[in-house]
Amino acid sequence: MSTSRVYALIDCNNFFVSCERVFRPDLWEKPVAVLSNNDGCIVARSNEVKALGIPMGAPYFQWKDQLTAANVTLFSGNFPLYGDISQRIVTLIRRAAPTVEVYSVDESFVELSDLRVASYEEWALSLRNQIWQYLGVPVSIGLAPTKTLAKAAAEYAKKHPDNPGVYSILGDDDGRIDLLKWLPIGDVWGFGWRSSAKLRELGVATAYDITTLPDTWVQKHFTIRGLRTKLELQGVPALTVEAEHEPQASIARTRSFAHRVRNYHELEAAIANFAAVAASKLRASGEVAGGVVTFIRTGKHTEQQRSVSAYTPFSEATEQTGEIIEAALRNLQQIYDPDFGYKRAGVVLTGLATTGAWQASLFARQQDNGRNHALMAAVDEINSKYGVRLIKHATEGLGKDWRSKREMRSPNYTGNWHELPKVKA
DNA sequence: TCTGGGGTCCTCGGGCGT
DNA sequence: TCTGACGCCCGAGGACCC
Repeated sequence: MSTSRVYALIDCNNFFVSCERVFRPDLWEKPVAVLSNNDGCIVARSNEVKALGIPMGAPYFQWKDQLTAANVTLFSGNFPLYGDISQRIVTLIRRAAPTVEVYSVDESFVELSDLRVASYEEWALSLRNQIWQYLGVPVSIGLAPTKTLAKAAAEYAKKHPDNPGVYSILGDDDGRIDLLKWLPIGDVWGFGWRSSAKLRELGVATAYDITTLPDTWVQKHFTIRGLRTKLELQGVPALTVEAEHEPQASIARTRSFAHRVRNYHELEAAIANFAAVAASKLRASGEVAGGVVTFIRTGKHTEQQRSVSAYTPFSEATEQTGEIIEAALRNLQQIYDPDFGYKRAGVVLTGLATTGAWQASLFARQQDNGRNHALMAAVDEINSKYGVRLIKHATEGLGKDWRSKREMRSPNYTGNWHELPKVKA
């Protein structure tokens, strides 16, 4: 096994729950769960809630009684707050190491190979203590020769509270094998529930079992991605730490509705709103879109299912709210069928390019563009200043009949002056 | 009544040109 | 002029991640 590379995965424990507890220390060691948008499913659980046997992603309405009986404190997801705390954690990690890949809101990979430290384990322990001391968020850290193994090591650290929150399999191949024999196939990063069900049928129960299968067989049944995972588990790096921020390929705004939406005008208002929000995200990232996808779906659990989408390319890439809404609504007209009640819809902007870098069409409306650009900038500035979208396109409507439920949201403690935590004298 | 949102990557298959 | 084989491109859809 090559040990020339060293990767760390820093993984926040029960992240959304930990964020809520930062401002509610009374909930430490008490059962806490966080709900998705629309209060639909459970997306984060404290260890106490996990111990009750309530699974990740469980529909809230199915577990409501049990949660109440167990006196679980519930929060509607407060995603701006979690994003803010996440950024503060990343700042601390970047101070400790130069090559960081922010993988998700609660996980970062770090390349440590070129970092000159006496002990990687000491480095990890010190970072863990710092994040706990400054921000009050507990993390688990895995150290290994590949990213997939670092993920597994962090998982091991998290599941064994008797160790100090850091688990390393560096420089010891027996450690790697023991870890793989411990890791169930369903917990391997890269094999989802569908693939692991297929593997279990074939008698593959642990991560170790995968490493005994021939490369060609793994690639044939689980594509090139399955093969990469297998190599990584064997200690052969097949993935790198992507410290450079790759430009996004798409920007989406999608939501579930609080009730089934059948009425065209209600759907139209929702789509126009999604398109406007997506357009403003697009401008915030300094990009233009080459096309727009609109999709609408019935509930996944109703008898009559329908899931349809339509795509409209722009003759010239744009960041203009008006043009994006117009194209998104043209898509909607193509796919709308009044015989169905829709539960979810969305707008996805694709073919993104940096502003100014795209090929202007022969018929570019240069004068219009200058004026509209200034108008869009002014709208964005006003909406950002007030923290809500005060200025809207007429099609979006004033009310939001389709709006999601969020009945248990905590205050945005760090992102809104009016919601700062208060300290009693 | 009530089952998330925002992404990436990969495969497949139809349309099209040669 | 028609037809089949082949490769390329691109959109749709699935699997996966947190």
